[in-house]
Amino acid sequence: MTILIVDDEQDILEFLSYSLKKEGYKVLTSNNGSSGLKLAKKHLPDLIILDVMMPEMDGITVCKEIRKDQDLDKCLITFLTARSEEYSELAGFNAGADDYIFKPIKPQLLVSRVNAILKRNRTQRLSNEIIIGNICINKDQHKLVFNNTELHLARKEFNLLYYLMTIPGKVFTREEIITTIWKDAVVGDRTIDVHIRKIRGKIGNNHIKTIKGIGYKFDL
Amino acid sequence: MTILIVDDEQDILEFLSYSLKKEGYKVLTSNNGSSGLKLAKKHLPDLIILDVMMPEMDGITVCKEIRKDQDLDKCLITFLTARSEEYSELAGFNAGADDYIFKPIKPQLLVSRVNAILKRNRTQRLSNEIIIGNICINKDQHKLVFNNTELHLARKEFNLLYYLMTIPGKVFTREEIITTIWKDAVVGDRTIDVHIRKIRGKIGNNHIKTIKGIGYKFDL
DNA sequence: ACTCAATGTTAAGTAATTGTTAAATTTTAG
DNA sequence: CTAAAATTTAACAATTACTTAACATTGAGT
Repeated sequence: MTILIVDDEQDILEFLSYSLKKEGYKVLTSNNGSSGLKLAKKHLPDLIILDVMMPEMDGITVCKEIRKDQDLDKCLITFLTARSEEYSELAGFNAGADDYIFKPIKPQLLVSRVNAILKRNRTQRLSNEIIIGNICINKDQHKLVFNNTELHLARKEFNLLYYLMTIPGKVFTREEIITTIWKDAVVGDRTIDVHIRKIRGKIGNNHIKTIKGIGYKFDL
Repeated sequence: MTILIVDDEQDILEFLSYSLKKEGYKVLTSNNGSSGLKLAKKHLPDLIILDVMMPEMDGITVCKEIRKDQDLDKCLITFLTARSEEYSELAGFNAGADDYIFKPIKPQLLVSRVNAILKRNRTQRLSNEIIIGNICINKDQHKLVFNNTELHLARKEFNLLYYLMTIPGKVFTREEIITTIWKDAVVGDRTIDVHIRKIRGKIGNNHIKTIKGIGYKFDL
């Protein structure tokens, strides 16, 4: 598993690089957007950690460029951003990021987050089952087990919950949800909410969190 | 007895090949999924040992393709997987695997495992039947025993029930059912339902579940 | 604390899918 | 070739899923 880190601060590059190498990942680094992009196209890393704020070519732009590249289709992107940067959070999601890591970075959190996102991606291609805590969702069997009880979810509810669970902790924008679950269909504003409501009615209100102005995420 | 081994690592191919040839098996090898699939269709091996993680076409995909092939109906499939990949174990069984072997591979264990699965199958193959709860369905004898009573099913009904019972719990889409049971024939929308109705009329309504918008599954 | 936009909630309407039955058609066995 | 069985079709009923619309509530920014 190869990880590319793009950040203009040398300290952060070294720190992240050290932490991830210790975990056994192969790590590439770059201190600016354009050279990071070149490295990505050359080495096709499994995951790219991108700083949002960089001089010249910022992370958002790099991300959009990567998303245009066929070869980098399966490459995951995680943004590195200060918690205060509200704007960049929004922009980042629209650019096609898979996850976010907030600065300041706690080493343990970073590693577990990176492990999680790479593992999820790896296993998801092989399996159709996601188990998180007391929730197990299986696509082939169209089965949801919550607290050892089998619950029934209608098709849209099922697809929606499954989608949110593919990357726990990641905020999925309403736009992402619509294009994934509803494809090209045009539906009203409240449709997503109603489905979220139905799911919450079944698995409780603790797991699906609303991020106002952006979307929803699955947690815990 | 012929065994086909599909793995992208040359070392493993040689090692497995050596161990199994010594036991008197005829061994074929392939270092990638698609050529493995071709070999399988050509030589109809008794057992296929498939690595799960392979570039391009992974083991799960190969397995699913094999399971679609009528001629390879009786061919056994064993997955090769790292112990850490918890999910792939399940995924493999859903794809139609008969057994799995964990890496790193111990030579003695491998040989005894292969012997066992081939032996088990030899006896089981004599009566090609699936027994689940109080339902026993036998393809060779075209016989269905429900609650110790022999029931008659017409051919389409029989094939349909047998198909659903091959993987209990899995939802078979209407499309899957059509392409498997009706091959290329074009039949109306309600045809499947009518057959399901007939089967339910005979074994009760509890075993075949409808997943609206997706298909049917056999349970319990 | 106020405001406005975003989201929550509910019930009811609409659409989509499946169930059921009987009759029409095709296949099979004798 | 014919009768019985099997299969398919078609019409309609029943059920379930989905969406909408109206209104309530929330929460971030001032």
